[in-house]
Amino acid sequence: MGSITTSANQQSIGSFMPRYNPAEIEPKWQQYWETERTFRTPDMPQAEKLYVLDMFPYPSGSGLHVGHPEGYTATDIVCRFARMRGKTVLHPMGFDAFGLPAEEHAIKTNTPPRVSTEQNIAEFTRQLKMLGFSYDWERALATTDVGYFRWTQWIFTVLFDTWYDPEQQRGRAIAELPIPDDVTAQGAKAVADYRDARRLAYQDDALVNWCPALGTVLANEEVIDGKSERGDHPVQRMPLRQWMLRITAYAERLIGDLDGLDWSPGIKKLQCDWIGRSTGAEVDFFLGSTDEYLKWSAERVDIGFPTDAGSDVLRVYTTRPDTLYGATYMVVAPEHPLIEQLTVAGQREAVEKYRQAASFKSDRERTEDDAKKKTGVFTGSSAINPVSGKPIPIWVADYVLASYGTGAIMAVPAHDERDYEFAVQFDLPIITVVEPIAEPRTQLGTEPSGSSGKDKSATASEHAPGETTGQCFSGYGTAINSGQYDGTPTAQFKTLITESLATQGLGREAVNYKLRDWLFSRQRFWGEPFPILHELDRTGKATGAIRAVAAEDLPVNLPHLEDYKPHGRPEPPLGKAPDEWLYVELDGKRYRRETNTMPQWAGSCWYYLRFIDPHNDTVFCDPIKEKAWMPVDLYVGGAEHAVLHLLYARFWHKVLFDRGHVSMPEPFQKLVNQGMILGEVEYTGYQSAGKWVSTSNLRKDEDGQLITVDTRQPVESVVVDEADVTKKGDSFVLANDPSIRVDSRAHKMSKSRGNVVNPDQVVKEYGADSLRLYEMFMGPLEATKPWSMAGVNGVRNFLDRVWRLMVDYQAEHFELLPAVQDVAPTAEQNQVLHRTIAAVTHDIEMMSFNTAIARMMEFVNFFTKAEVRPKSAMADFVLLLAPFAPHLAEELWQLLGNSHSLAYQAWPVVDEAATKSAEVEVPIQINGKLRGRMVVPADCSKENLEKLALADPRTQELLEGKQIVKTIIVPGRLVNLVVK
RNA sequence: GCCAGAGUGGCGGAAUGGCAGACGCGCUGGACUCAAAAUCCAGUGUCCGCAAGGACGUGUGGGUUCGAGUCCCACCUCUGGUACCA
Repeated sequence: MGSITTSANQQSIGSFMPRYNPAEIEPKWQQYWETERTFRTPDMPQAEKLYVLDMFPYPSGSGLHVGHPEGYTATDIVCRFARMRGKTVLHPMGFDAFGLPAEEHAIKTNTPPRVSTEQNIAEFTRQLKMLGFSYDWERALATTDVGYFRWTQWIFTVLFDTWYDPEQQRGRAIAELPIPDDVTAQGAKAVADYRDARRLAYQDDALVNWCPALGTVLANEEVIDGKSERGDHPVQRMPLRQWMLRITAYAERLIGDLDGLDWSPGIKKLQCDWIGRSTGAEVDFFLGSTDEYLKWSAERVDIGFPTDAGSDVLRVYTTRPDTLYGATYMVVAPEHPLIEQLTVAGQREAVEKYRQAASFKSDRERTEDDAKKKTGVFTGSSAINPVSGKPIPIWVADYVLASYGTGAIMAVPAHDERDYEFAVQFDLPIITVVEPIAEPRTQLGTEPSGSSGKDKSATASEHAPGETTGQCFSGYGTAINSGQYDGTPTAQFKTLITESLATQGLGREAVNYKLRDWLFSRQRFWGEPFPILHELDRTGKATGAIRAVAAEDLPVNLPHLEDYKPHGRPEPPLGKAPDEWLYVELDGKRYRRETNTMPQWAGSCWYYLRFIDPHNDTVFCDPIKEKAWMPVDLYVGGAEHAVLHLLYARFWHKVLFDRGHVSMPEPFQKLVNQGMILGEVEYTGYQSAGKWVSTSNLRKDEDGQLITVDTRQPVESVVVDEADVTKKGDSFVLANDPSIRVDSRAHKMSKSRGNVVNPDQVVKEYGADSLRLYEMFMGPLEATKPWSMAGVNGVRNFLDRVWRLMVDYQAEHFELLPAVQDVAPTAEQNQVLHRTIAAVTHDIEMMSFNTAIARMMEFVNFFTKAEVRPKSAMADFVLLLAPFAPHLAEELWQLLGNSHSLAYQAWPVVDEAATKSAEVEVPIQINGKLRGRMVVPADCSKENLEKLALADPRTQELLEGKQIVKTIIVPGRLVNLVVK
């Protein structure tokens, strides 16, 4: 670190005036940290470890957004703070660089994806470094690095090599899978197929979401409203052979293990709901005549409930077996396997037509037309209701999903909203079998206490989670029209009938999940190739046998392709790879490589492990280092990844755990979701035919268009300048016409709206420390908040004041103000200092950065007034500021006479005694209203407080003629006199 | 529809059940200046009042409490998520 030199651009004419100039000091310190390797993390923790992780960004072509530095600044503060408290901190950064946008961009600009990806990474890196984050850049990685995706591929081979043992509730090596004797007897091919069907990574002819515009299939999670999450293109359903990951095997553990995690209840619930566990029963409905039914049911008593439903029954899943007596018809999904058998000759044409229509309907179309309007066709056949012994008709309808439960339902129109609508539509019988419990909704006002009211409502909601709508009641109640069960409460009935069905061999308890297996293959170029080989016979046809590429032969690199554009057909672009890549000979056999690639999620499933040991080329992560650094102690990122990324990563981690590659079952101990940053607040007025229309005179028409209420004319929105509006009551109105209300709202930043704030611009104008500080000062980290340039200016102003607190800005040289002296602080100064230390320390621990900054502002306001500013207090303050505004802090630290970075300087210690004051001001309340204040010794006793309060002249005046009924005294806090 | 979160000055926001509005922005006044900018100092919830002081005030209505922005019940509005999962 050289001596501080005068900058030419600081003051070109006249005497040198050392102003706060972030454009000069920020690059200087970034350079220093880099050359001194200040933030390099040792291989193993040297002290208590702290692993703080940011969700790594996707390096898009548009560069960093102001939303990125929000979470990154928060974690940077936590890390810098932790280092100063002696912890060994692991704080890495990387890039999630595979995926569709890069490929789309590459196609559009005709650059290879690797080239544009590298450019984007370079740009992101520059921007991140410009903000002064204390990452250990030597650990930086990108999911597209060959040395990285080699291990992504390796983990895939682990998934391929694993089956889930439901008894032990864990994944085990495929070699340990017990093979039934009859399978063994059928030979090696049968055994291989048996294994392949049970692997965690398996191929399946799945009904997939095919997106022609993107030229790939998408996971259910990537389809929103029947359109692709990326690009908003329509998606079709079609059957295709795809790679799937058996995440459903881990559903139970993915729910259960949430318990021990320090995540917000909201996020936990989101994951829980996504997994969607429900309990109920599977019930078999006999397909045949009433006569045969007696014989069949007698047999069932002996043989019990079979694992696989035969073709003589229609198996359904229901969460309400108690409503079995009300099941008046059945519905199968259009894709149900028994449909051919169920359809009678006369209905064949109609059913076939309906099935065709349903299969060609995209999800978009299924949801677009009135979702409430049910469609369906009668199959002509019926099944026997096992409790009544009576036949009920079987219908086909697309409101039943093939992929959930058994793909068939028993319909109870009296107690299920959807069944009810369908029954009304097609005039099917409705039998009520549950009677709502008449809620004793007594007058709430007469409740004896709040707590008993709470108990009552909890019980009520537990027993009646549904609502009565028209004729349909989906809540819990008491059974009626249910034979011997009449009068039984729903919950009890469920248990009883499930047991009864089980003993009769007609049903069994069952658990279902909304979560589906993870569709893992994509028909695109820019992703990790699958490390899988398909065996070919002599004629070059696939035999169906597959094997994984051996670990020592990894990575499978991407081949060079002249043309990797999607062509709208489901054959992956890698199919056009040169033969040298595509075909492999091993052990005298010929193989063709798998040509699908992995989805973007793959790389982000384990990057946190690679950061621990990023350059290891013998193992994905050294187990000793893994054990030392894991779990991630703090993981910060946007809530948009609350479900997908976090669920996928947890799943992979559990597989690695089961197979002994990592030491703990969960990767992310504490999770914090940063809120979204919106654009500046905008005022929007509306005009119709050039005349202003008040927002109170607006409504939406059927098409969602804004029209006026009175004339029904469409309106156009007009941006109104802040100076032209004024507040009136609860809303804003035009200043020159208060009858016209306008909208006041901040919108999501978007290119089309033109309200995107560019971090480069902010840094150029105000400096990185100001940007960091502002993003933390805006409000709570987790809240959604609007941007305000005036606010940035405000924190910049604060940093200027910090500068002038210590720097002699009128001097000829860069030097301390004469006011900064080597003297002991006064008692008052010491109190302010230590209160500030205590508050800032506490607030950082709570991640309440906005209040921490407020406390530092108070410190500066106080010491700005001081004629003499003790150097020791200034030094402590600089250390407090360092995690927030590290560049400025380093500069001042140096000015205070230190020759080394403050990055590892010990955090100031609070002197508790100094924070206390001898006297406190205590309010006097009369009947809970503030009536006066008095200054008393801090340790003033209750008795003395009362005496002093009563002696107060103003109190006496107010108490005249009144009688004191009660006195509440909280020492050091308040006195409250209750009088009559 | 359902689920989650949030409603506090002109604005962003603070407040272990104990003095609502910390801190910042904005605004007003003052000092400095020939003047301006910058800076520093003071004030700034609303209403009544010359003032002292008083009344009202945390989306709405109720409740618990000596005391409620905070706890309970009901409702309204906004934001985000989700969508036939039987």
